[in-house]
Amino acid sequence: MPELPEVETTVRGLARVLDGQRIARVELRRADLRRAMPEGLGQRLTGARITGLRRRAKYGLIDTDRGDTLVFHLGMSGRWRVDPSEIEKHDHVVIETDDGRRVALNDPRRFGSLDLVRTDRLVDWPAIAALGPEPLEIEAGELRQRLAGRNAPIKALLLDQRVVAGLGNIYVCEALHRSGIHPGRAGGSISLKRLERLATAIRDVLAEAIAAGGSTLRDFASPDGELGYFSKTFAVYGREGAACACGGRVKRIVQGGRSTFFCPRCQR
DNA sequence: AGATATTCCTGGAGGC
DNA sequence: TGCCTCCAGGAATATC
Repeated sequence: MPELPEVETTVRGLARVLDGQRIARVELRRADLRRAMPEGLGQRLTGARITGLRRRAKYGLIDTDRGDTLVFHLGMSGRWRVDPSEIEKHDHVVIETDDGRRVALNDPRRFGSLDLVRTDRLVDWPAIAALGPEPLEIEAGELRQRLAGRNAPIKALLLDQRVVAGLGNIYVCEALHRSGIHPGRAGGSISLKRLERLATAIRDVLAEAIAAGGSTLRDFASPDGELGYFSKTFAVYGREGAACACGGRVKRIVQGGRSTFFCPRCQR
């Protein structure tokens, strides 16, 4: 499932193919993913030149010279296939450039989204406007400010995109494990010293995953089709019953309806 | 306002 | 082998 490192890897991979190119053709093979795509998406993109690709939290942003930004979210199972030999099931949108390259947005579960937003209004666009700070630059002071007075478990708060924008279930579990914080601890009760460790862990675990090319669980592939491999280095995620480095045993609990993996011995 | 539950969707896993 | 149920997850929305 794509998390921030996978989105970053995807944006970098797409940039190699799309940056500076003119869009020759857009094929919409269905009109909706999780939500309906905007009216006239194909027409507004066709003929536009791509001027840059960026990422904000788990959103990929593709800017055009017409003042529009194509905003994509990969949801659970989304990926961009680059120069696919043939279009296959769940390729919902295909974009072709003037120089004959093709990218296809493939998303079996359709939890992803595709929107076209005026670039100068992107910061006010609701989904983007609500986002907290980027986790790659998160500081302990910022965390303290945003967690102050909160009684919800730190695990749930870190998944809240308004608190930190871009963390998903995997990296929240990994960052909490690295910083020795129990996932059930109330967010507002964590000392500044431990928040320093948490902020460092968040930045490090994401940076390492990006360096490794994004992780892979079941259905993520980088744009060129190569599988990432960071998943092999998860310390706790998906490792229920496995031995922790401290000698404890990884446990799985459910918080807010989703799995949390942690070590009860070294996370307090 | 904060916390929690529900909803969307499909493929893969596991049970029988 | 085949059919069934369950589960995974991000984020919007609803409900307490």
